Amino acid sequence: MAYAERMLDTAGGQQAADLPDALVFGLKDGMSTTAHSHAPHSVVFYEGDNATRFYEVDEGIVMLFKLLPDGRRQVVEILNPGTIFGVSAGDLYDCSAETLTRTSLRAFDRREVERSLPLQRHLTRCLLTQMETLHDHAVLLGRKSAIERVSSFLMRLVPQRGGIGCMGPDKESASDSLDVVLTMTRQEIADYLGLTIETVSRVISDLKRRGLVTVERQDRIRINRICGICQLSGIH
Amino acid sequence: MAYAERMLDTAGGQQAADLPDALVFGLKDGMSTTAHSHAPHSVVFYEGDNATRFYEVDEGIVMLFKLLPDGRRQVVEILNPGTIFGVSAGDLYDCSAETLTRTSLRAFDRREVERSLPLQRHLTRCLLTQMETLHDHAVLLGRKSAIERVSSFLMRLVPQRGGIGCMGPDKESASDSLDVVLTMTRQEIADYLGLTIETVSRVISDLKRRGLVTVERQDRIRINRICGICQLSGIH
DNA sequence: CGAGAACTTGAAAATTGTCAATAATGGTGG
DNA sequence: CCACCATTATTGACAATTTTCAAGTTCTCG
Repeated sequence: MAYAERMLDTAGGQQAADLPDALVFGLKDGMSTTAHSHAPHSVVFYEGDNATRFYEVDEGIVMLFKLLPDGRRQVVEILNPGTIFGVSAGDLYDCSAETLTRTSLRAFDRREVERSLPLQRHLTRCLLTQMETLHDHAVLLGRKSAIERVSSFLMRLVPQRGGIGCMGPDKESASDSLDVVLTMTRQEIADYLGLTIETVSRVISDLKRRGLVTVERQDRIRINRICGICQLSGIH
Repeated sequence: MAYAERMLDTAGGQQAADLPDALVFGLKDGMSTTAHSHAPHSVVFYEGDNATRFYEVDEGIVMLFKLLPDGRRQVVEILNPGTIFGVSAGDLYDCSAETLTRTSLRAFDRREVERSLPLQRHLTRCLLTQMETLHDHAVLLGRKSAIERVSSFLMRLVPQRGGIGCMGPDKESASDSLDVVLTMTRQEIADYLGLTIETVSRVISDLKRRGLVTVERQDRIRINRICGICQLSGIH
C-alpha cells in the first residue's frame, strides 16, 4: 500500500481492519494473555481506539506515532522486545501502533495492571525507561541539526555505544565498524527524526561521501567509523 | 544571575548549592516524607546526580531539562502540582530539575516506590499522563511550525481548552479571552519549544499585531481570541 | 532613578523544506 | 531465473522558515 493511502487509512481512525491471527496463550502467573502475530507494517491499534488492552513486545519492533489533522506524522517511540505499550492514562489510546517487522505481541486486559503487582512493577520500570528515551528524543527533535539527528539514529542501532562510557574515537579496540539493519523506510526515519525524507536521504549521502558509512542495501547500512558517527551525534 | 552564568553552573553538574530549607514532614501512610520549599529558579537536582530521592510537586511549577555539551538546552517537561518526578530507571537523574515559581515539594526516599502500593499506583498514573504529554510534545518539536508551537504553548495555559471537546471558533458562549501568566522567561519558552528566543519574540509580536493577544506585562499575556490561537496551534 | 537583565526588531546567513525529475531497488509473474 | 514495474530513494534547483548577529528598547527591582 502506498504511503499516502496508508496515511488516509490511518487518519480515518477506524479499528484495525487486518486483525492478526490471535490465539489464547493460556494463563501466566494467573493472568490471561493472548499471543498475537503481526506481519510487518500492520496496525495494532489506532489513536482514539478504546484502550481495552495493552501489549508487550515479544519479538520484533513496534512504532508508535501520532498524526496531525493535515497528515503530518510524528513517530514518537520505537519499541524493542520487552517493552510494554498501549497502557493509557485515559480510555483511549493516545497514539497509533504499527509493526515495523514481523512481530509477536502478548496482549493483556487493561484491568490486569491493577491486579498484578509484578506486572505493575515491570510496567513502572518499563515506563521509566521509555520516559528517559522520550527525554533524549525531545533533545534530538528540539535542538539537534539534521546530521546530528541521523547520526543519533544510527548510534541507536549500535549496541553498547554512544552512552556515557563511550570514550572518543582514539581507543579503537578491535573494529570500529558495524552492519546495522534499519527496519524502517526513509519516510519512517524522517517522521521519527522530525525531518523530510529528502533531508534524511541527503544526510545519508553526505555520510556516504565522507566514507563514514556504506549503504549496502536501502535498509542495511555499514557504519565504517562508529566513533565518527558518534561524534556527529551531538553528544560530545 | 544571568542566563549564561546559570548555563555554566548547570553544565558543571555539581550538587545543588542552594539547598532549600528542609524540614521533616513526619510520616504519611507509613512513609517518611520531607517538605522542601524552593525559591523561583532554584535547582532541585542536576542531571547525573545520584537519584537517591524523588519528589512530588505540592505547589508551584517545576521544569525538567537536559543540556548538550555545547550548552544547547531542551526543556523536556513542565510539571504542575501533583506530578511526581525524579524517579530514575537507573542510579542517576537523566535530567535536571529547576523551579519556575516559588515551589513546595515533597521528597521521598527512592526505596519508597517499592514499598508502598498506593504510591506505586499513583506513580503509574502520573507516568502515563506525563508520557502522553511527552508524545504531544514530540509532535510539537518534530512537526509544528514556530507559530504553531507558540500557539500550542499558550493553549496549554488555558484550562479545559484545546482538547478533543474544543469546538471551533463560532460557539462563543460567554468570553473567548483570558489572562495567562507565563511563569517562564522567553529563553525558557524557547528552550521548551525548540526555538530561539528571537523567534518566540517575533511570533508573539505577530500575534499581537493580529490582535489575537495583548502583552500586558512580559510574563502576562491576555489572549483575546482563544479559538483563534487554538486554530493556529495545528490541532485543527 | 539607574543599571543590568530581558525583550524586541532588523538584516543577512544558514538550514531545511518543497517541488520536480531521475535513479535504484526489490518483489512478482512469466 | 530473468525482466518488468511499482515503489522507494536520490538528486537538483529554488523557496520558505528559522537562526544568527547586531543594535535598540523596555522592563524590573533594588
